[in-house]
Amino acid sequence: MNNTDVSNLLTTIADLMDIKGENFFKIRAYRLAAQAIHDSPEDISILVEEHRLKDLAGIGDAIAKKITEFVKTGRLTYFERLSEEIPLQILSLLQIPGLGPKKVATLFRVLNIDTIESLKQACIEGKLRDIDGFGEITERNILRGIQLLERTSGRSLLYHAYNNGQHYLQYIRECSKVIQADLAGSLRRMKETIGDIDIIVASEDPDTIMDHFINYPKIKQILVQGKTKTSVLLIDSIQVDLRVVPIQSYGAALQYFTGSKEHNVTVRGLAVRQGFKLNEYGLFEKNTDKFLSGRTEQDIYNNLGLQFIPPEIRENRGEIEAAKTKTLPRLLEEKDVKGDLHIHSTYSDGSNSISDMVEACAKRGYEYVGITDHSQSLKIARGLDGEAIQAKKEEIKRLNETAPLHVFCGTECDIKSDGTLDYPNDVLGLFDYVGIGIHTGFNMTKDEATERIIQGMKHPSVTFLAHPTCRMIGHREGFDLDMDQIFETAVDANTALEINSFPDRLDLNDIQVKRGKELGVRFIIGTDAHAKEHLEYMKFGVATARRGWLEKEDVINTVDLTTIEEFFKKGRKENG
DNA sequence: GCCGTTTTCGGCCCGACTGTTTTCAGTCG
Repeated sequence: MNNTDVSNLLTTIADLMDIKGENFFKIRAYRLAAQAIHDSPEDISILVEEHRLKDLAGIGDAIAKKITEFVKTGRLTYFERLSEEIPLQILSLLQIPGLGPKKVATLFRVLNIDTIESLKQACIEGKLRDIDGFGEITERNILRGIQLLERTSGRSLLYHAYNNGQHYLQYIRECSKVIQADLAGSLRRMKETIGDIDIIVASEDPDTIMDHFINYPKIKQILVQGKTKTSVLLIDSIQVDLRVVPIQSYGAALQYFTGSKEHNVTVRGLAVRQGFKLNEYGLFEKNTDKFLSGRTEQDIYNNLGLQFIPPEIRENRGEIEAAKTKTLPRLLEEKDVKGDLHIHSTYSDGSNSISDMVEACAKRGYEYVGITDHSQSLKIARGLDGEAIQAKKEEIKRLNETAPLHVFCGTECDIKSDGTLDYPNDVLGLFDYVGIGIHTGFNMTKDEATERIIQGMKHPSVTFLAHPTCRMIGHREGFDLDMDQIFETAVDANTALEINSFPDRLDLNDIQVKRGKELGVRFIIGTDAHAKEHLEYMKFGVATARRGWLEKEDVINTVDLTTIEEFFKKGRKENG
């Protein structure tokens, strides 16, 4: 029983109450309590034991009593009664974009629908359109939402798979019979979504490895168990495949199982044309089957006359040709990043104060940080008005007298539907730099949305465009934009484009980044952190940049403090 | 359900957007 278990239970209760139609504020109380438990650095069982639950903001008598019962007995009577009224499986319907608790409740009441499958069938049969409050368009939108979900389901966000993979890998490396172990597959390539986690182990004792592997505590089910390959399903519903190979084949296996498939097909074709054969056991002479290499990936690539190709760009998008001519890019690394320029604080919708965020950034070794809270019209995120901006500026000024790194006062200013910005020019002038982004009004045609964004980018005060397409992986497609026009504007107007590192954004994506670079665009990588823990997401932004072939020089927040200060000033002068 | 108080009850971020309605409900962020 840990904090996550309790937090998840409270969230589930809130979801059930939502469908039941309980009081909005009561439901919110459960969500806030779930968040408080999730964010608490202290172990829930200790808080229960020492009767200190109510020390957490958002937990009062009623919820404290329920948590205590759950932690002590492993059960919660209140929850059991609730789940008798509202079947738990119904919660899966809430994942469908455009479907909220009210409609889910109606669907259950009127048509007894409690699974995505039965809802899909009902949509196809046109049964929804006659329900009060529903219509043909709603029916079509729900079906479209289900299809979007189906396309991304079975795949996890990179962030989710990464954490699971790293933990599992660490556990495997604890086994003394492991000579070497690494992640492979799309996770090693840092793709934005991951089908399953692949782990490769070099060992002379596969039996011991397999025994160790299946004793990992987070396994829900063992799917396949063999001598060299075993697959399990984790509690988090991610599949993990383990392959054990002898050390002389380790590099070959790693190369083979890292993929991508398209990359491997081309590399193997190249091998064949040179009189070789490449498989997961090694590189061989085609006629004699003589073993040439396989211990490391480096050996294999070099034997084929190629530079070592970093996993992130093994997508058959020109990397093999570049490796042949020794013109691979020197990819950006996380340590090149000198500061995070997209961060929220409690001034808007962040959960940590500016000084907390700054302290956390200092620990990461940054030279500077920019606090970019939302602008005035985004009420839900407590966007800042003029008065709040002044207060924030003063706080940052004070902070800069003692802080171990430089703090910039920025904004993430909304681009309104007509392409104008959410602050007048004199207010924009108050900031050290200006990021712009869209948070409302997503229903636009390609031309309208492109024009709206371009208008924003051309504004002389603007430094960068945040999460350009506004996609949310698995939830929203994002704007269909004329990307080349956006890229050209970025170059002409000297506006950087963001690679947003938030796990379900990764926006721009790898392909767009690569195209942008080809057209001369410069980028910033921001985390969009709304809490200290989110600063970690930088590695996913960097991974996306690497997948887009970016080098240090392509990314603005790799330069030192003096240079970035000049960049902010120059941008304003040149433009305005 | 939590919180704070001028303490036991009233307030709790709300505007944009969509589709359904013909004046509003539901969803999203």
